[in-house]
Amino acid sequence: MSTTKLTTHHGMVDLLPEDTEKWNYIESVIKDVARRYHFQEIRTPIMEPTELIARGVGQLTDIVSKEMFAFNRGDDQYVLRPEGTAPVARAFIQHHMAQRGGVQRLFYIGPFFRAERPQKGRQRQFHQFGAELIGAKGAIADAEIIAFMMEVYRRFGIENIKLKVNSVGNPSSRAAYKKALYEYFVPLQDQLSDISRNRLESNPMRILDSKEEQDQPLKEKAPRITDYLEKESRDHYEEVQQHLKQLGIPFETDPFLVRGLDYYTETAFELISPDLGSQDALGGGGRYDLLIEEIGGAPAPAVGFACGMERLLIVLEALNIELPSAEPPDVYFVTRGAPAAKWALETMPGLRSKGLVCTMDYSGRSIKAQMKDANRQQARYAIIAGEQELEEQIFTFRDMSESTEKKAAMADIISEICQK
RNA sequence: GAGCCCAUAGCUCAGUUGGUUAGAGCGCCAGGUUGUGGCCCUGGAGGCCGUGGGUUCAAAUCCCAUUGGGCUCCCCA
Repeated sequence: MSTTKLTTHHGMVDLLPEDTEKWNYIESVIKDVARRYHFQEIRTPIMEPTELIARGVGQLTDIVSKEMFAFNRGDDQYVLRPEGTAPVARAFIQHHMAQRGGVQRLFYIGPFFRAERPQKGRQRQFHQFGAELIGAKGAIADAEIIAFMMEVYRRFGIENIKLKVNSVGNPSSRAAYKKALYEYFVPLQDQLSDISRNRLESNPMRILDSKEEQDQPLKEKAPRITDYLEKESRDHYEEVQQHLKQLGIPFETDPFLVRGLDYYTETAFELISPDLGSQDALGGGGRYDLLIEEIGGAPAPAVGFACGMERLLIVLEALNIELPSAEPPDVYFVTRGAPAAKWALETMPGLRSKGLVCTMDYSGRSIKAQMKDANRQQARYAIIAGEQELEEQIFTFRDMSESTEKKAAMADIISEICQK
């Protein structure tokens, strides 16, 4: 092939004007929820040191072992960030944010990258919003984070969603649980799926995540992590549930909900929607009391969530929830002849400074074509100017939806538009 | 990494058992109104039928490969 078509890479999409209108809208709603919860935005670089992600997310995770966009430049190793929590934790440490006192309430919104095979609700460049509450240990913080996440979906009128919560305890109770799980599954390993059997040695908790048909009956009688929690963890978990009930947030407990990463502790939660395909998670999160220490900071308890924006849009689409489209122009200048076009060009800034949206034809087409364009763009008014109008400074002012028009001076036209 | 499905105009899709010059609707451009939109009428532009090879007198149609897309598993948001 002699020529190559230049298109986006696999799993990367362009957002065209009709898309960005929607994105801007959902971003504005998310930011408004963040504002009311008094979380402030943090923007970290899109590239991070590879080691941060490897240590923060975990060497053994799929994300680090096979899904990173990573490259070297000189002696530096870069990776396109695959998730948001480790970068925020890094910034928290780097800028000594613990010294600011109190609890840091941070939210983010932006692109992330994972080299997965694209499918519905999963792109290689995808977008998440999320929040982190760093420095708070109590169950109130967990509840606040979950409430924040749920509020976003409530604001969009999305009701058909399920919040699942669990507790994964602390490392020592989790170790005891892993051992129990291992001992439970070993005699059954011949009945397990291949994938689950492989996990038996490396990470038996992941077997609980399995969607394989044949694993389901075996999972049912498996030991539950909640029976292995230490008293402190149990109390914390209990308290989180109490808070959620008090807040009127429906949820169900799922003893098999696990998060594979080692730094996760205590509360884990996931928000799922039946309106998504096989990628049914809208968002998820949990407590990660050990992460900050793991990547070199002074120990600090933290809890956070992350949600997929593409998945939010899929659900909005499935529910036929109307999102605003582009704002139509208030005024479309229809001109005839070069002097009139020049006049329109020079007149528009004055209207724009009054907050009006205005546009014109830029290619000297026929009046008819310009009217058609004004109609297509759903302009509220057309102002028609030719030689005669310029000379008299009296213009044809047409109300496009009423199909009425009159002659008037610009000052009168402007005041009439601004009145309505 | 594994599996299944799909590929014809800008978009959505027809295209019979292989058979002349590949079609429709929408959209786009223009004319019908030499200065007026939506409805209507007329005309036009726009396709190497994803790409490469094969079978055949003849391929959008059959076969193989390849690329791209969709979906599922895995994993995750």
